[in-house]
Amino acid sequence: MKTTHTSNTQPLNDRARRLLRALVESYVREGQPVGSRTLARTAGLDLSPASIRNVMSDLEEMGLVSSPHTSAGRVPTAQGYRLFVDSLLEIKPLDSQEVRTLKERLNPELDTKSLVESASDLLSAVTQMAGMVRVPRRDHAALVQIEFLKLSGRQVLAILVMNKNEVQNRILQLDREYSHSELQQMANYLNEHLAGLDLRQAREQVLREMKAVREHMNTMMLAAIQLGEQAFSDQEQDDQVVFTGQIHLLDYAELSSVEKLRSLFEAFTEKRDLLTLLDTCISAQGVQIFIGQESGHKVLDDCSVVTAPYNVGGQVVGVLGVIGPTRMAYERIIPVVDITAKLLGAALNSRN
Amino acid sequence: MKTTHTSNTQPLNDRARRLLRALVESYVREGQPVGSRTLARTAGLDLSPASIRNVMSDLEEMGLVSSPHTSAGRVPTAQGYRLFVDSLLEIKPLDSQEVRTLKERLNPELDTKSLVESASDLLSAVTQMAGMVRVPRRDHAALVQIEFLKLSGRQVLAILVMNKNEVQNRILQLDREYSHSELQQMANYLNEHLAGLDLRQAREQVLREMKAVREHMNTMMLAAIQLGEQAFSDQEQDDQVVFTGQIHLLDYAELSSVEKLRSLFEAFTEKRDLLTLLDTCISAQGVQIFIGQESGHKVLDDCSVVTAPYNVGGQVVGVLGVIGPTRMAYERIIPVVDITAKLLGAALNSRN
DNA sequence: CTTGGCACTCATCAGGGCAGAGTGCCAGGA
DNA sequence: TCCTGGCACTCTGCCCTGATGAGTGCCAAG
Repeated sequence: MKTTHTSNTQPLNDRARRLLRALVESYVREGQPVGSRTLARTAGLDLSPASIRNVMSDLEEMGLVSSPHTSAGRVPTAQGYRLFVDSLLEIKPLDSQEVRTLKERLNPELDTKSLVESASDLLSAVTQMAGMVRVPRRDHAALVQIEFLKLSGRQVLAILVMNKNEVQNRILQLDREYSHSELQQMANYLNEHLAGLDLRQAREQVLREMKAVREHMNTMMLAAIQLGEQAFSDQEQDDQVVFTGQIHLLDYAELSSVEKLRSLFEAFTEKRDLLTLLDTCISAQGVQIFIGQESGHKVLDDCSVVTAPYNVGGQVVGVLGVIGPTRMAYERIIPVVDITAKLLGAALNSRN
Repeated sequence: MKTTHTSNTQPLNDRARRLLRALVESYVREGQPVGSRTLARTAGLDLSPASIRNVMSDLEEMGLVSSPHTSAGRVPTAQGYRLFVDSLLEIKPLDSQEVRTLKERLNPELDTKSLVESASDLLSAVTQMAGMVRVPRRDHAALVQIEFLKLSGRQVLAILVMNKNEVQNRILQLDREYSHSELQQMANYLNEHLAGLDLRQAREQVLREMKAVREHMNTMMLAAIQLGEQAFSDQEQDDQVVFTGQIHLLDYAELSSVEKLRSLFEAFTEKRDLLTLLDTCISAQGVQIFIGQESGHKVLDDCSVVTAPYNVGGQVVGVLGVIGPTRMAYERIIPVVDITAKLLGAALNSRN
């Protein structure tokens, strides 16, 4: 067995690669351990089952496949899937018809929240798995206008208009009372100085002005700056993820032990684990794939996660992806996630 | 509560009632068909199993209990549950400690959306079932202030300040361009005339003014009214329900056939069926209970739904409740739903 | 009206037998 | 040296069986 074997150190020979690929594909399709006979028929290699058994035995030794019990077929291990997606997988580009459908369903007219929800719905509908989208960081959005509305006494409502699809309201508690006209003047001042900047820049600009020219400013300007600082303060909503389509996970037999489903659904409501996972992807380029335990979260042991970041204005502002059983049709899922990320980015971009 | 079926002809005699009650209680607790022997031990009636069998046979004939198969114990039917909740059930009031905990977790400081979500979370956490809240109709909220912000060309952002915890933004497409000062004037006019009214009233008031005094109005007033009409237009968000805690449903064996769970979860994402159910409750007083098929929705055949409407300013504005298996601890669930509805109403009230 | 006794039904479980799928190993052939 | 057919072996899944136990319905006696 071993002597012949271009052992662990060697990259797999062509035959082994083709067989592994056929095996993964068949298992993904059928969901059942695949035996040497089936492989002999489907792999298109014109080999007898016996020879295939030998190769299988090698693959098993390398930890790429395993048999659930003595006399069942073989099943890919996480490592096997890894090798498969890394070097055996041929990704089929989506046909233009599909792309068009996706595009239509991501209507840039919608406000950001609805857009993000559509994206998640889309992912879960197309892939029949659970979709998720990390909502875009807001910092990037350019400030179009800021207004203040006096509510009562020291309470002021700040209205930040980011663009025609997004408006934020923030309620400020002030240290003294301001008159309507004072508020109006301060808004004018801020609009003049900050329009076009994004929130982060605006915050920085405000701080800079405060430091640099404090002495030269009149009290009105100073007050305006202070008010602006409050309005732009970083009320991060860090838990912002949208999940949809968890139902689909009920369909996969390998996840159907009630225990597993429970913890998976708990993960969706808790969000924390998945958030950290998503956040590790946010800096990466392109599609990322976590297979089984690779994600480092126990809950996802039997799942794979496929993610892709999306950009607005050339900057990564969020991630989206799907969660499903390790046994998923990667060659189809990967381009879907990829394209959806690009389309979401484009839709968000088109409105600035 | 729903129509009482004083079933067949005779009202049940005391013994039968006590036995039915014991049976339901035992079945709710244990989740297994209960036999004559167990009843003899637990019902505290000092009867032999044989006598109890006779009574059971009567109850079965009346359609209040049934046996899953020839030789299993008896299980309450939907009709049996109905009779149980209508006339046998003793509701335990929550102890004040529990009420206090509930109260603390419904913090009136929160904005409406968070408050509603807390309520749903609370329901699902306390009952270990799925919670749901129909978000309050907004109409009732008194308008504190309205402002217009010009976005671009004919686009105007209308800001409706309802109270310190709720602000609504609506983007209006106008038929001609208005200058900043025009918008300002119109806002002033509307604020003067409409402050303190709720949205529905404001809408009516606007329409009335338009009709009645059209000829007397100057163009500015007319424009203001038209603008107001757009701003108050009834963009009902009819799909506004919050569901939480669906995971809990995974725990109930009677729902655990994947098929049932699927359709149940689908109902949660689809929302439509549940919405119509909730809407039928919105006009009713007090706690309502739907057992099994009574709801008229196939999905809920094995579920019971317990709901209660909640009030703001003396008017019913929404409903909340829980969904769980028919076999639920009604004597506990009912007061929880009841109290939560009252607390949510109070929390919403406290801010006007 | 109540009760104990008895026969009956049904679900559940463990065990045995059998077919099918698949493997490992081996020896013979190219 | 590699490929292949053959063979024994192992495991699963299925069906049938019989035993057990829980619970019922009915009846006749108290």
